[in-house]
Amino acid sequence: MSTFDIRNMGRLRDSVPRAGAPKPSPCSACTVRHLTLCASLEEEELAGMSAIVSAMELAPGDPLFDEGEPANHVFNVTAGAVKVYKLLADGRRQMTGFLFPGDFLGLANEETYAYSAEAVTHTTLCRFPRRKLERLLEQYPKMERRLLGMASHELAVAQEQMLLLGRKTAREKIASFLLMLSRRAVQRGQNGDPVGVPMSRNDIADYLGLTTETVSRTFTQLKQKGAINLLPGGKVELADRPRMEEIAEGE
Amino acid sequence: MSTFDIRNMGRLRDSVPRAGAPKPSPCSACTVRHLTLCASLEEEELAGMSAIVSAMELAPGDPLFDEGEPANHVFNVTAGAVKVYKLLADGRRQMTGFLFPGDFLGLANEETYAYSAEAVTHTTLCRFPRRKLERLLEQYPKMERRLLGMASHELAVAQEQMLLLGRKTAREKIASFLLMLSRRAVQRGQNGDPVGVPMSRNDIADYLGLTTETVSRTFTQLKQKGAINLLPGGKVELADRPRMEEIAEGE
DNA sequence: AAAAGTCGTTGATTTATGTCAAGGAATTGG
DNA sequence: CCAATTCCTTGACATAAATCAACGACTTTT
Repeated sequence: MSTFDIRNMGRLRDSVPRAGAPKPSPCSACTVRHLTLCASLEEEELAGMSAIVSAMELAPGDPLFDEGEPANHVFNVTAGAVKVYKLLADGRRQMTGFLFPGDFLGLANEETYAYSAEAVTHTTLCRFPRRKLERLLEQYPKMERRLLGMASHELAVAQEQMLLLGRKTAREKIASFLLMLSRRAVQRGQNGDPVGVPMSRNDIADYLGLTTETVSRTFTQLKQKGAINLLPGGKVELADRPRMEEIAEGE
Repeated sequence: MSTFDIRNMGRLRDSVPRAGAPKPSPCSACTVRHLTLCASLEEEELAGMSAIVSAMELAPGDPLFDEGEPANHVFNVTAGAVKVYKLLADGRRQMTGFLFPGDFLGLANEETYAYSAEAVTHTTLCRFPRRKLERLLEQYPKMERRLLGMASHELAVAQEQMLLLGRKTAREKIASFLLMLSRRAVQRGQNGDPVGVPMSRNDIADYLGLTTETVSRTFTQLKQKGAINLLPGGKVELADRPRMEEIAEGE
């Protein structure tokens, strides 16, 4: 699953519990660069990024940051998967996104993070000190433009998710979710049909505004109808993709 | 309610059905400038904006644009209220936001709008051709930075809304909604306590992922508990604001 | 001014999804 | 390798909110 060169981060995982210690990393060799903020960069700008970046590594369940913490860093996922979520006082949780290689997180307008983030699987990230990145953005407007484009895209994705949360049925939600995972896997150059579903039923439930039980039942139901197949290793085959697309759009 | 100088747009409403014809407008006199993208501008940049902007006016229910249309313009609300929404094939609708004076809409990463927009009340807007605005952004990085800040803020708001849609009860949703309207009214310098609620029950329902009936019943219930009062003219008094805050956070 | 719509409210009933409970499968830890 | 968790699934039951229906208050049209 990992496409990231980890030669430079051998022993990082030792420093527990809150994330591994950063270490300098050569961006020019980055295998997910084309997917992300760094895609727009010339050699010179890339050198600027290299100078401020550090690599980190997280084990499943490791927190990256919590809502309300000072937003001192932004991150780029290079391998694995990260979940971001918000909590209510009584513990109800809403996942606001799952992040995969090439995805960016930590962008904050305020001084603190608006959500919490934690690793789903074993994950590697690039970490940028926010202040330093901002200084870089001032030097290279092209990076700022790229960032604005990414934020606009995130906004469109968020609106799609509101439509899902507010108006779709459980079945439509699950179908939409699996198709989304599949499309994003393809975008990263991974296999889109038996699609990897690395997160737990409970995580999925909290992403879709459902309960674990309903997620589980709905998977079973889609399987019985021949729309999907549950494969070992947390993979799902989209046995009848056209049907899934219809279900997802509520037709 | 309107704080916008409409001297220059007298007869615009004549040109129906899709929005009024644009006309040049002097930004320096804009009364909502401090709230919006234009807040960061020097005289020179403001002149650039003035050169490409045109004013428009919409009657209640007038469409501004539809999802999928070429995204040729971006807009700034100067008076009134606009609703933005997405639809499913069978007509189910999810409101993704209500926009008030100072709010910006139409920002799109793709070539087409990701949602539809239409006037809630009688509304005035500033309209910018997207291409020309982009050229201006290249000249004035400060504007781009401001726009990125606004997009980041929108993203945080969207995540809050996902929490609401996925995890809050009807009562919590209504309480959150009224408090949000109240806070935003204060931000614009309007009265935050008897708060104006210009949209219909049905619009509110589609914003909160509920039905009209549930919205209506929940208003009644909050009134009976003494948390709010329904005043004539679509105003709501937050009779027990601390209680409302508690309800909104699920305590 | 009557007719025809909208809009908001309330009541009766249904239903999709949540809650509670239990057992099996898979994974982790000693 | 076995014990202990955690995760997933399924069943029985409960419930918040949806649906269906009716009506009065306004608005708009004719």
